[in-house]
Amino acid sequence: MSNFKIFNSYTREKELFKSIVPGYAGMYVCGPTVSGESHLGHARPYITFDVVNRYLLHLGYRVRYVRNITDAGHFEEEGREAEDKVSDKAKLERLEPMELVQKYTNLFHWGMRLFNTIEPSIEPTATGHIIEQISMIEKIINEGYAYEVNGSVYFDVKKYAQTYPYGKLSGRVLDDLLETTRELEGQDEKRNKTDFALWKSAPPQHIMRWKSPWGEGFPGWHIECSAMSAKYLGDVFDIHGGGMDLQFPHHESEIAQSTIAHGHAPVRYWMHNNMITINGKKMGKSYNNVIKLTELFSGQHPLLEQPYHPMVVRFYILQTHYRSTLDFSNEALQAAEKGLKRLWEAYETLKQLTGSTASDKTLDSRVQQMIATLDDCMNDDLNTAQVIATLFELVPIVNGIKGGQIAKEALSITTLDLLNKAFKAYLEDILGLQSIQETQGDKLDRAMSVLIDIRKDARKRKDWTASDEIRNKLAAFGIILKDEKDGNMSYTIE
RNA sequence: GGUCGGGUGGCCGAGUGGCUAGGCAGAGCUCUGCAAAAGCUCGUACAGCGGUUCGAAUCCGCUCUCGACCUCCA
Repeated sequence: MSNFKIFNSYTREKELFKSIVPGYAGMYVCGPTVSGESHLGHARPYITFDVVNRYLLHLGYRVRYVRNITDAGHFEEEGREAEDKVSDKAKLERLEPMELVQKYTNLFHWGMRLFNTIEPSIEPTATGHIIEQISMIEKIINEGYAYEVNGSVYFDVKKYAQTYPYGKLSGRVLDDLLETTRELEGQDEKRNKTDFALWKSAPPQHIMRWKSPWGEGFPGWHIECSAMSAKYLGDVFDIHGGGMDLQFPHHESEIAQSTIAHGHAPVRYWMHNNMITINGKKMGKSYNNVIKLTELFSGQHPLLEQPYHPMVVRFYILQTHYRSTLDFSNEALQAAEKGLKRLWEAYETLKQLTGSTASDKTLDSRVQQMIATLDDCMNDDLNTAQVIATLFELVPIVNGIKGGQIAKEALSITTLDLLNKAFKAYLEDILGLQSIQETQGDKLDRAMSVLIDIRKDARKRKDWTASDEIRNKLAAFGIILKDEKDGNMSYTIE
């Protein structure tokens, strides 16, 4: 039994995680709508829940991680849609929705791979589950909580709220919502403005359409998650994750639909990550301030001073608690880059160290204590920021032993072994980080050792001109030589 | 307007009723042929005003301020 505590958005409390089926954990995360390129904001939930997934695996759970691809709805591509909607165009010239879906799904996968996220166990698409969605809607109609108007089906929120705690997840009060003055399109069909669509009748020019008992149309935007999570994880499952902006109305609607269709609430633990902001504003299409992943990695964006490695972005995200907003800035990303490099180099150094007699008992036990707190950090609602801070505290100890400021035999073999395992487990397995150094080919290594040997000779002869020349010329194209205490040399590539 | 959540040192960011967060930047020192790296030391922060308390940045109230959601959104 683990001590993993999760902040449950539904109860607004940290709760001990206990899976429904011992040893197994089911997690559903709202995936991307593949009608456009993924951006930095999207990176946050998928990296956050990747860490949840990884931590559950680390704790020994067998995890079924389901993350959908939303590929149904209203699709258009910027600059293309105006003409593409004209239906008499030749097939090849016309917007083909599945073409867009394919393109952006591929791009999304590319980004996720670079972020070193573990693939979900199942990645269901909305279009692949139309039948499941229709039958769920039928159930809801049969229960008397949905009604059909002109080929569209709406969920009766007012009726639902009479019996069930509608608004509990997102902290809404139905009466307040009913009073909202905002006027929206298509409201006339609904009995109340809080009702939401389960199925939408497709206008003639709408390209994506399916047959249904209510005529041709397409599913409403909440039903896919309910239908697919139930299919692959069951009527009630452990964790449902997503961005805070989905809490209302998306997740609130999911709860309502599923509760009627299955007779009980669908989710045990709701988890919501906070937003990435840029100049204090949420990054999002409507704010016109998005930095796409392709731009982030290439540096091709007016707001970017340089390209950022995917691992730097991942590290930067994990340095903040997932429920806090995270403000983007070049400065912050650059700080993350330097920090990650330092941390990773210490990790590499650590692998070379050999333990001894624990000549410094105080230090030895302090290191063991610090290692022990790593689990506590993760167990406390996934405090990756504190995990990273703790690892950083261990860095001067590792470097100190290497640099001679701390006695070589200071740590015991046991402690050093624990330290190695902790770095491996946390850095690689749980936080999912990787080295950002280019993988150095064997041949480069050998060529470098030739240069290093020549330079060592030069230094022995006190031929500083030659030795500096080698170092400076290498530095000019980004290979940095470091002279170490013991006369050894190492190199890093910038 | 309604609901909710923030305001932490130059920047980014944890956390907490009394005990060092951490990173980046900066200053000084040690090491070094020089440099880089590394190590050590340093700034002593918690929006403002009241209140509770032996003690609050951490609890309560008010004020200012920023944001999120209420519409597609990660």
